[in-house]
Amino acid sequence: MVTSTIPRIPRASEIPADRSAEIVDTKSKILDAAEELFMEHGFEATSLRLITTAAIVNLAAVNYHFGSKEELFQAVLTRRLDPMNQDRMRLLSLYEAATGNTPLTCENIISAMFIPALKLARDHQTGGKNFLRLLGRAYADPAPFIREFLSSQYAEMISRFRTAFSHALPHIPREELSWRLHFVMGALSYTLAGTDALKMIAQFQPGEADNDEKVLRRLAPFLAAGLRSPVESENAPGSHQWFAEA
Amino acid sequence: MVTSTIPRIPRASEIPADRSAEIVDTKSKILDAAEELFMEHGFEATSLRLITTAAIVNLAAVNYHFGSKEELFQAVLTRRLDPMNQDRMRLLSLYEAATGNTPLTCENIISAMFIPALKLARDHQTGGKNFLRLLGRAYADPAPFIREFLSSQYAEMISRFRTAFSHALPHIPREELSWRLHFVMGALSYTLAGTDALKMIAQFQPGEADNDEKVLRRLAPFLAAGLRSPVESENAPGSHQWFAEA
DNA sequence: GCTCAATTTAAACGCTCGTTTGAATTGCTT
DNA sequence: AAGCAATTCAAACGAGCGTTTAAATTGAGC
Repeated sequence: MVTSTIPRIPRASEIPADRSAEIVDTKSKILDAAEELFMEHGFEATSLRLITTAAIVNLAAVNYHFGSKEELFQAVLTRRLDPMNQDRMRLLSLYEAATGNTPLTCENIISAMFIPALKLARDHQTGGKNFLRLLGRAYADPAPFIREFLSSQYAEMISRFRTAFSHALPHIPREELSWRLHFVMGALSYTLAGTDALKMIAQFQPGEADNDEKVLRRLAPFLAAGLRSPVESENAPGSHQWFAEA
Repeated sequence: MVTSTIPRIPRASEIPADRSAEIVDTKSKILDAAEELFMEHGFEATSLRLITTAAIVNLAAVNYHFGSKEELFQAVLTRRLDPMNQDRMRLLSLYEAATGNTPLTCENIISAMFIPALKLARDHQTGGKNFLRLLGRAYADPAPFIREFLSSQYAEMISRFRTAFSHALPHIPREELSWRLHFVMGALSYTLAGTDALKMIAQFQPGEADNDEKVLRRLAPFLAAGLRSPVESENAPGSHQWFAEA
């Protein structure tokens, strides 16, 4: 048995007061300010002077602690993205262990993708809310160093989830499934990016727009239906002629 | 009768040779170069010197012809976006006229959205292919002038299509439909943006990735299934507990 | 062939950028 | 208290930015 090696969870009264929230070191101050400003203005349009002024820190501190502006940006992403993807894989493994040999449902797998994102969306105190919007924008950034960084950060997680989906949807060809997974990631990141302009287009009330949980509760069934939809053969009789006039 | 005022369509042999492809004016040279470079590097990271050098044009020509860098960017977008959205609305009206009082199907409406985009994707000669990637990136750009511009450019088209969808899917509540339309726009723009990094994530073969038509043929049924999916009540018996553990 | 408006050109302006430097300061160890 | 490495600081660097200016060039109409 391994349960004896798991440490007992201490009661709240035993835990020493956390002073890390009061005495914040320079590195964290920079990361917090950078996260918010990168989200608001994008990578190129955010200057180090803007960041260091907001963080109340000397301009040279960024290059001292992070090396360069690009490395600072990667540090901002890694801080929350890496734990989130670890959470996703841990949750997926948990579900797999719970169902044994029975394959997971689409809903299970999507939950494993969405719940860790939802945790960040609910994380008002530590600024996780801002991060999701920043992440959504990073997806669409053309800068090669961002694309390569995200690609490496996601590789393992995507691979795990693709395998899970292929077990849940054995009738969907591998190539079709790759595309559908792509669409899922796209709708998710686009939704999380949440550009105000497009929210206006869709006529949302301002107060409701920032409730990420409600959005994900609508997005998940939408995507599950798309994932499960029957594969259309090229010109099967009865199937819709999608682009007949194009 | 007014038909007599419509000019007779001339035969090909009567049309003088088109020299516009050989003698390109400064404005078009700038627009073409800007379209490609904005797509490749984004708005902020693309300098006017880079654009005017590529266009083989004097640096001051941009401010002379367009006023500013921002106005140049808007001109790049308008040149193709406005005709595309006009096409979409014209196609939707065509379908509506053809079916009379019978409401359109989801597939009809999605076709009206996708076919004009597809036309651009197929438009290799005039660089329409590049434009779709640029458009996808503009969606996610945080710059206010871009967001406001897109919002105004799309307002009419989105309004028309929202009404069409509400007739095709009368059982879906108005608010839910707004979100689903948002997801459709998101998946479409994300797919068209086509960042190489995320294509790598999804393990696509390089040669196949740039065939936008095949992608749209997969995306359209995926989204149609999502649009038609039954609306989930909050905690209806039998419905999936999406975020039970979050 | 001259006129004049439209366009192109080369040069410069003022500014902000990311990064570097070397000295000042801090805070722990001996 | 001295020593020392880690950190902070003010200042400057060179480069690139969007924009403006005024002169040069072009080309159609009289």
